Amino acid sequence: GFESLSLRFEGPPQPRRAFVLRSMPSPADMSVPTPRLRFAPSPTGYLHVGGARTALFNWLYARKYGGQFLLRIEDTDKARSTEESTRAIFEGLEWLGLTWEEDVVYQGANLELHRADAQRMLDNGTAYRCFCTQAELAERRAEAEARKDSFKYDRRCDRLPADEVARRVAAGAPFTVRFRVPEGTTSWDDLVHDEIAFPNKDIEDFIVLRTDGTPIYNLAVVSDDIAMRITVVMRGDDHISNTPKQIMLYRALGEEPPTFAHLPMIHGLDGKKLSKRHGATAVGDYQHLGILPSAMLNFLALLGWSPGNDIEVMTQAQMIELFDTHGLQKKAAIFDPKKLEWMNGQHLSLIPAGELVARVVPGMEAAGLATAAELEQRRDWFVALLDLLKVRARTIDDVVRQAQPYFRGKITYDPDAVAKQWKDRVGTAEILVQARQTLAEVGKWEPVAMEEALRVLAERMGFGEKAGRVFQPLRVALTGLMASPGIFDVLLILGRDRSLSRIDDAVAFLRASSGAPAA
RNA sequence: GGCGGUAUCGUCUAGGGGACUAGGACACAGCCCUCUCAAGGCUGGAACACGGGUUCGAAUCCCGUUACCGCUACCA
Repeated sequence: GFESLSLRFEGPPQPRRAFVLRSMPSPADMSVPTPRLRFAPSPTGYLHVGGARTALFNWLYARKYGGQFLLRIEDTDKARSTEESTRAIFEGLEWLGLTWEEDVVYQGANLELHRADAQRMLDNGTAYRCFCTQAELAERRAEAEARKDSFKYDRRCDRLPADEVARRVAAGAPFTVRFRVPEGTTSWDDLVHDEIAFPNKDIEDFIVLRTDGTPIYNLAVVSDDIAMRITVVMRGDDHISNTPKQIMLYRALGEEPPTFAHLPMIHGLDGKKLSKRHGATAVGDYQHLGILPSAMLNFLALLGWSPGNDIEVMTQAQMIELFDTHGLQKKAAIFDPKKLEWMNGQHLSLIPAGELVARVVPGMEAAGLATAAELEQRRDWFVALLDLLKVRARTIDDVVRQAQPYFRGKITYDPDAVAKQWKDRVGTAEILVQARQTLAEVGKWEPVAMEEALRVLAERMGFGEKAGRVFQPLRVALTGLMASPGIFDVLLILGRDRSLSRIDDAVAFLRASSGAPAA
């Protein structure tokens, strides 16, 4: 249970407890409060894939253990925060289906709370006022550096007599609030890293409140997490060195620190931290590239987590079922777009064509192939088409691209296809004329009958078993392309009239160009 | 520099002292299926960073080295 995840801070040595690391509370254990987690991005850009994955793991944990997943926008850096990126974060999370509970918390709105917490620490003696200016500090830092010493605040303001402090405050001297780091070691049992310990002597008395009365990140986070009653903090492992400071703050405020889980980073193909240089890094980019949210989630989940067996393709429900912090990885993962594409192909072929319609329609409209209303009118036909295409596509964009020949009245012939399959113009025209006649005579426009008739034709034309000699030129006539779904499916989806007229068009084309030298 | 973190195929990973001549997946190559393209099936190459311990036995535990990453702000 959680009681084994004790934190050692300062004070008398405690007996070492049974070491049950990375263990989850069982849902049946009622002594364990329901977990509350949050995703706390700062709105200074789009929703990054790394952020999305952090959100996903928080969400997965909450769903798995019956807890709450909350959202907090850390907008205290007014200069860099924008409403636009706040919106991008909402949109990204919504697209992924990572829904949060309760109202969004805006950190900037909690200024009074942060100040009150700083005041509490001043009152209970865990923090003190510091009158050193930034310029003085910078100078001392530079001196230390010149001496090749590492700089640490020397606590001079902590030694100021009380009446001197009072005098300066009364005189209106600006001051920051510094936390007084106690002796000892600060450690915690991280859900992914097991125990991590920091000697307090390596941590300087850090500032928690600026001269303008605004909080420093570490205070704001702790104040807000306390107020939101967060019990599990899952975040990127770039926050590991902030954690001891935050734990000290919890203690100074008389609160029990939450459980921490530090997730590894995501890197680009070159092993460096993922950035714009690596191409698409915003989840919105992938949305527009035709990636399915379920595939994105699945792929992200596998970067830094494994269900512990060979399962890879999972639905959201399966991920929740299988999720366990034991499977969390310590090592940074490299983002491989190739595998994402593969994953998307898997999800594409798994998803029922009917459910795909809504995701494909915008692309169809954008490509000018059909309007949503037209597709709705021929919904059954469109679903049948999607069934043919989805297994061949890796992205939604692929689906749209491949849908093209089934929408345009006239098709254009791919030069490569013409060169390869229509090399002999006269002979091909003859094959197509025969095929047209055969198809026109088929009683019912359905695959089995058409296949039988065309194979008989191939036989009769002397192609023996090589019915492809008929099918391939026919495919070009029907789609203009060298590759397509099965030829009988194409015939069916195109319908009798359009199929026959496309063959006519092809014959006309072949006859018109047969005199000219091959292109 | 100080402190902290990490280290299994090119990439994502399985691995919790013997089941490891290290398993799966992506990518790559070949074959099968086949009207083309996919999908699918089969096959192949490909890894325990290095050095010391502990142990009858180490990918697995400990220490060190190296490499990489993070933090080291009145940024978040």
